[in-house]
Amino acid sequence: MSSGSKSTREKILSASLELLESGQGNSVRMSDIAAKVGITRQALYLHFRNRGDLLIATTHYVDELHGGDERLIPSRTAKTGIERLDAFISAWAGFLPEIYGIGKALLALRDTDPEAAAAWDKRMQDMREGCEAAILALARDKTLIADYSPEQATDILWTLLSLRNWEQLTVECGWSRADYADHMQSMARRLFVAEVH
Amino acid sequence: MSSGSKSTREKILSASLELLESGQGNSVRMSDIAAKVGITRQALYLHFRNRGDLLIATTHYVDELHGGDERLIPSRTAKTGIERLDAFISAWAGFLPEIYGIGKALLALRDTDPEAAAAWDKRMQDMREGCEAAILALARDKTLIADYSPEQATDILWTLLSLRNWEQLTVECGWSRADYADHMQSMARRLFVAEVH
DNA sequence: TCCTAACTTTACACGGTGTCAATTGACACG
DNA sequence: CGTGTCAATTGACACCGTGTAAAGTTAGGA
Repeated sequence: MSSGSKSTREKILSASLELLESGQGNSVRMSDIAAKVGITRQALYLHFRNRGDLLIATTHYVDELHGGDERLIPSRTAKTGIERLDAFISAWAGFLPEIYGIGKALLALRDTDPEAAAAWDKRMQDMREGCEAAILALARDKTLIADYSPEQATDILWTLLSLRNWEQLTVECGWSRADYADHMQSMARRLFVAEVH
Repeated sequence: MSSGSKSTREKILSASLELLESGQGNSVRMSDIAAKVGITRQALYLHFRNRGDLLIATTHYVDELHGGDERLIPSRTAKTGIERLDAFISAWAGFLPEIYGIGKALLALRDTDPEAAAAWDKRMQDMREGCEAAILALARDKTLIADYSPEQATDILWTLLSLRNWEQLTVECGWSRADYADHMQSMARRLFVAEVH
């Protein structure tokens, strides 16, 4: 969609990203973005159908910039399930801060904009697959704890690693990113790995 | 604030609660509430200064109705830290569904309405004290795991029990309320109790 | 020179919140 | 009986943010 003029389109996306990343999340207005680019608000609509559309495009732009979510695909260096779990959490912990602002904005649109909701859900579903893969790797190794079914364990891991939880722990509780990564790893091991070492 | 006419004021609060509880959260409009009560939208402003005010009053109304958050005060029947942790989680699991709708609405107002944000934060701070009390009870018993400081453990428990997590597990993952309560208890034990039995 | 595409300016519709002024209806008090 | 008061109504309006529309400008290319 929205043909041509890569330059302006990209300027818009990067302005949008920059504003979103500065943490304001949902309170970033179309006019803010336009002002930042140096064009009129109306001109935004020459490139994107509506605000949700722009927000979604911004997420794709992030992927493009940072290599995207293929970073979450399990590395083949992970031999054991435990290594795979650790690697996944570590990758996710690196990825989260990059999508935080956009995530918040998309999440806030959830109730009113089905397209935005779908876009975010898609991302979260992809992420869930990573969780599931790690849990299944544990199960394959027979190191998955007996308390939960693989599906339940996936539910838990997926929830544990949610954007909201990251936000709460880093913003409200003041955890550093390293704290987050380390503790999530240790929590996940404790929750899911049978032989607690 | 907002003197007099208990009757109408209460009608408003109960209509507000009812709409909020039906899960729409933030998309409940002033006009919806007014329509439900059978008065004009403007009349709402005779009783409440603004939407945030009404939402906050609704949370107090819930407390009044259901006995409120004193249910979260640790029962004195809990001898051990572990019992206390279990009891707290169980009480919280019963309380959560009652404040879900309002919580969502208040959470959505967070960015724009500082008063609403403060009201919700206050509640969450109260709840955090319950988390802390349970963790400190474990520490007193020397059954708190060594991996985390009491404060970190409180951060984790507090985050684990967040409204958003409850929402995700019940709404998105389809857990029953009993599933939620049981699994949260078992997760908390696994995360925080030193002697894993 | 003319066409096209990007962008501008100005204006407006819509939905939601919040304010205001004038009015109605009920009830109480002297 | 008249008067005051209080809740609620009606109708209008301001503000904000999103989105649409129409007409005009500017620059580049065939």
